[in-house]
Amino acid sequence: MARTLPQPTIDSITMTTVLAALADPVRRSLMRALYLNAGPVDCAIAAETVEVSAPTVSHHWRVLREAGLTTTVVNGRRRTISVREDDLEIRFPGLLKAVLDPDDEPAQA
Amino acid sequence: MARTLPQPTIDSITMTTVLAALADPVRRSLMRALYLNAGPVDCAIAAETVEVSAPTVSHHWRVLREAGLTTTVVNGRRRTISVREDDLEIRFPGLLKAVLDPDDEPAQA
DNA sequence: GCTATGATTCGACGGACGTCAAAGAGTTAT
DNA sequence: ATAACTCTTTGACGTCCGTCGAATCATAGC
Repeated sequence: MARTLPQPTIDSITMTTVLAALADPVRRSLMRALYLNAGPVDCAIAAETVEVSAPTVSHHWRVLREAGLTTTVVNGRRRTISVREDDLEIRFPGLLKAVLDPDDEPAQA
Repeated sequence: MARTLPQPTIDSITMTTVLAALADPVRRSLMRALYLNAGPVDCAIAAETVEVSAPTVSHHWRVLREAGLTTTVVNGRRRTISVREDDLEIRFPGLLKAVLDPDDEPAQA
């Protein structure tokens, strides 16, 4: 009843894909919305922190998941998303903290 | 006699630009060639570690410098490049280490 | 001056990216 | 069933990126 969407194994997570995913300010914004909360976050709630259309958000969730940064669990017609914090700490120690802790630049127009 | 090419101030270094710069495997390879050596490295020597044409390397040096990752010093017709390690540690603590320390993925074909 | 050398700039090409509106797929509720 | 709801997929559009060959610039040395 609660499917987990396919995601890369720890070993197949690459630095290139992770950095490319995190290089986008919208995706970093989404990641922070998850990172601050420990545990799964309702997909729609995290999406509120960002000012793009629903299809675009959906696209970004997919990029993050396929990069190995998040886990998506489908529960009925809602989905909850969480950061793969432990996996990432194993694969690339300190990276998530170094990227998400600093204050971001003001969203460039 | 030894000009230093223009580069962003510490405060104007943005996470987006830094991550975008580091997301490219060739640029990460160049960065490692500098990062392992403490101190300035001859531009041509660092470029040997990478398999792209000279114009492309030059392009990557510029991207790295404009992102605030490196300092380029022109000395006659040679240039030496170094990582702005201290500046980056102030701006984004732990980031450089987290990105450059791990073994990279095998250069994807 | 003239030539050789080290590196950049210009112009072009193919491919990837971020974005959205419209349509679709799956789920809950009436 | 039928409607409402949540999210995704498709297709398109404009933009940016990585790459190279050819041309250019700047310095060193003869």
